[in-house]
Amino acid sequence: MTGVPSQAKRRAILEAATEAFLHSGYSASVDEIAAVAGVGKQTVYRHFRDKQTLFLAAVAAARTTTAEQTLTAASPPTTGPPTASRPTASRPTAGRPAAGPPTAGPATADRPAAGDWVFPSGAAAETLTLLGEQILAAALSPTVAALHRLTIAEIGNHPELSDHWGDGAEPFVDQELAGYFRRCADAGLLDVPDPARAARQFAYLLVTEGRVASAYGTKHLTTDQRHAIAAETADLIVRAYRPA
Amino acid sequence: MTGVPSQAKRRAILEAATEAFLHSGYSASVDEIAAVAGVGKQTVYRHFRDKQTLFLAAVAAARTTTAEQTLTAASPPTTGPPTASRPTASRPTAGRPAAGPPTAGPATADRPAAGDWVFPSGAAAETLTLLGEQILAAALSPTVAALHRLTIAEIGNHPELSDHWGDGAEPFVDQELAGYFRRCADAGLLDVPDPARAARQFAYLLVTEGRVASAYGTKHLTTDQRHAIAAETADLIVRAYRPA
Amino acid sequence: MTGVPSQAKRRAILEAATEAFLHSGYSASVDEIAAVAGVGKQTVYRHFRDKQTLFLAAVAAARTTTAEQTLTAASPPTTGPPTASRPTASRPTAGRPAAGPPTAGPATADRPAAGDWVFPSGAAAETLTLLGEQILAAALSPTVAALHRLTIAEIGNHPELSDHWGDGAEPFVDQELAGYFRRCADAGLLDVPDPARAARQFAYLLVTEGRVASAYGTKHLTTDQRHAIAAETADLIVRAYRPA
Amino acid sequence: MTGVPSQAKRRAILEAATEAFLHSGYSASVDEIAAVAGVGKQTVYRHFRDKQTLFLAAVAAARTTTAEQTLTAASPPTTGPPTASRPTASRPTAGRPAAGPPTAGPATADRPAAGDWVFPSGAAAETLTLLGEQILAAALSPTVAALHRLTIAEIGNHPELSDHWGDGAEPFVDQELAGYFRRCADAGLLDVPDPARAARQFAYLLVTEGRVASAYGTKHLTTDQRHAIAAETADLIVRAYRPA
DNA sequence: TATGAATGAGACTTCATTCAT
DNA sequence: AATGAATGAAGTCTCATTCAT
Repeated sequence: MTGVPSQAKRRAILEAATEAFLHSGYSASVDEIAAVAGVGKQTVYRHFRDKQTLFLAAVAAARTTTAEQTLTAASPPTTGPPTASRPTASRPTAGRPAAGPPTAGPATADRPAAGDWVFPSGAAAETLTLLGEQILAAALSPTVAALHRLTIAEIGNHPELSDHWGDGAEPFVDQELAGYFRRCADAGLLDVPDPARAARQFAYLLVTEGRVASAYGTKHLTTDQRHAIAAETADLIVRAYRPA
Repeated sequence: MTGVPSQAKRRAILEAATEAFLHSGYSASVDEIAAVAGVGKQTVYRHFRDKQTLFLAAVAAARTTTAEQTLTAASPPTTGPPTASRPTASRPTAGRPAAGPPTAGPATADRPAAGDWVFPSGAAAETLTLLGEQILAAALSPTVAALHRLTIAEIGNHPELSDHWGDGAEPFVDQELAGYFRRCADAGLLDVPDPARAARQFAYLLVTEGRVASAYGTKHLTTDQRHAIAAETADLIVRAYRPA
Repeated sequence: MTGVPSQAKRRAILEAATEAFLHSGYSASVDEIAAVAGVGKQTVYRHFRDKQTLFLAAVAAARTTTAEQTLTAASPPTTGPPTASRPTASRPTAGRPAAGPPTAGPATADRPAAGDWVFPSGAAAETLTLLGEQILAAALSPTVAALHRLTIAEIGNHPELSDHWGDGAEPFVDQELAGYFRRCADAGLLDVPDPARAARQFAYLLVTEGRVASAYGTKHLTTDQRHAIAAETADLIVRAYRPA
Repeated sequence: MTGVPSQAKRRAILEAATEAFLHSGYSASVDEIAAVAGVGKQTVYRHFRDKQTLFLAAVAAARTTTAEQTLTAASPPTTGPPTASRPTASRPTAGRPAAGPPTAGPATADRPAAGDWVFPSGAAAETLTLLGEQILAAALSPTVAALHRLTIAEIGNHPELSDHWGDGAEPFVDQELAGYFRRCADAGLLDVPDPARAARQFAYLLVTEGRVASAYGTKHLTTDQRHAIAAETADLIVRAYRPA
């Protein structure tokens, strides 16, 4: 294992760095990272010019990783019209089976409607609540939350961090949520002139509420707490975009 | 300077520490703080047991300071129909076209309605937009934004930071915004079952949008950008709570 | 490149090492040298036992190279009356009025006599001035000057450096200068009991003046400055060895 | 010994640094310097911003020190007959065997004439030889030689070194030598149009010969060797400036 | 009480050299 | 034979904290 750019070691270093930076911030020591990765300090510096380079690479890697996990975790429960129930950890990851659109038909939600409205917005609220719970779980997971805190902490010192960075809520938004709103609009369930905006609003408010409640991912939130937040936020959005 | 820990020096230390921590994070050096405060290092340690204690005190002081500034800056430029609230030092930020209060009568807004609804929600949207612009300006001010970033950065290492901490958006919410929503509800302009919740939702979404757009206060936002965010958020809230 | 230490690589390493050491001193890194030479580090160590060995070899190589360049550059632009010596590539430095050889006859110098003496010492002074200018240009060239500084810098740590080392002024002296003085003596122009000594004195004083004036080759000297130094030194020597 | 800028420690650091730099060059370690000075590393950095600052300060200090020693050591052993010059603090360094002044009258030199000329230049040659021996001893002393080597070694990296720097030979020249030549001229012993130039030429050539012979102060020179160099150089100068 | 000099640990980074491929 | 990854030591500099004045 000499003489050839060991990709394995590079990965080990990156993993160790990610863990260290997420745990201790930028002040994590290169010594510690090297030790955890099981390599010499110089090896770290051969792969990454300096600490800052290593830091940015680690953040980028963490983003990729968490984005992947997140997307699969938060994939819409794919509710069909009749059965709107969360088939749980259905990580389809590939060939995402077009998330179930909110059909116009009478939504016999298998859960009591969160709001007090009549059909059919209630079905949308319910689906959004389910989606929201998943998004919350992902966004408040230790890793994602730590990445978010780290980014904010260092955005002043490393402006590159703001490139390709929204708020840690984007991954959820771009892919699935906007599509869901569009389908709701197409189905006449909601009156959503700009699905992307609606998706962003839902995600931002949802995640912000979750972050504040959990001290930015530092304190655990019970399932009930997450459900309440998701339901409340879904309620707001559905109210706002309910057809006149 | 003769035997009793001078309060003036304490204040000087606290000010220097606040500035240093806000600027450089927890890694700001005690040396620098003592130098800026114009005292010896030992004096710092006589007033504050160690760096962590100094840090927490500085953050607490910064919160008090910014909360004060914030409240006066973001006080609603106006009042509700029946009761005028806190006519304090509401720095109108120069010629700002005295925001319309949620009047019950036909709101001849001196500005084109942001939305496309009929009366009188439009007036509320407009007022909320104005309020939102002020809130945004305050929340994205260098000091407030830095305090927010610092808190998030260190919340993992100093859990005490989460005590008495919402999201940096609370001050706006608690005092003024909730009252405004209540008055709107009382006046029949909006249908707001829980004014505090509405206030929180408005503030959270507003500030989050502003933070994301400005890289957490790191990049400047133009007045137009801030206006667009405020208007969009106000639109959402007013839509959501518009009377059925 | 298949089993025998390639001579081409050795030369490349030596060249890279010379450049690096001349530029950065002994602290130049082996890494950098290997990189510039386009070889692996191990290859360097296969050709040279360790850094010190490489260093000494590089210095030796640089001496050979610069001595060659120097001799051709500083070859006397002229010859003595009886025997013409090596009229080689005597770069006349542009329009320089072909230096007068020490002719025995009444020297109708094509230049006004630098000093105020009568014939024929004036001719010798002029020729020495021309020679001196060339010697100066060579001795203060970036490479030669750097080699000189490097040698002095490391002579304490690597005593081998003083073997075969005079002062970087020897090459001029040994070959050409002494011969010139001898010819002058033979021609009766000067009274030089020990031509080698005279050559050494001229060269040492000339080069020392040039080095001091140029901060040891670190600052550029104009042609005029070099001319003044050469003229002054030639004047001294010719005065000292003028026939009684 | 706290709380007050200890000048004693500063001096100790400077001394240690001077010794270390003179001995090992710029690569001497700050650790070692601090250890030798008997202080902590941080104390070094409190007194001197960084290594370069310390280095330059050490060189400056060494120059001052050696210049002082040098001037007293090389002070002209005596004065001229008519005009006693520099009655100043010419610490005669103990019973120096009153060197022959350039007497105008028939110079009954208390030493056999070094050359083979007639009077009175011979007296000047002898005195210059004596002076030259002292200059040589000073210039080749371990400390002065090391300082010279160090300066040349680092002049490329620290251009400030060339400020206030001639060649390490100036101190001798400026003060005493030029005066001596002037007195010789006044007395009609020598024909020296520019005493300062003569002094410089004598000193430069003398010291350069000494440096080359001693491998830049690295190898010891016997008294005889130094005498020979001084005599030879004095001979050249006196020849050059002998009255026509 | 207040000062700032002093400390010792530890931060990042680089080096000459060796080893496994 | 040649590569460059790896090592361990060392270098410069900074920090939070204490001590002597």
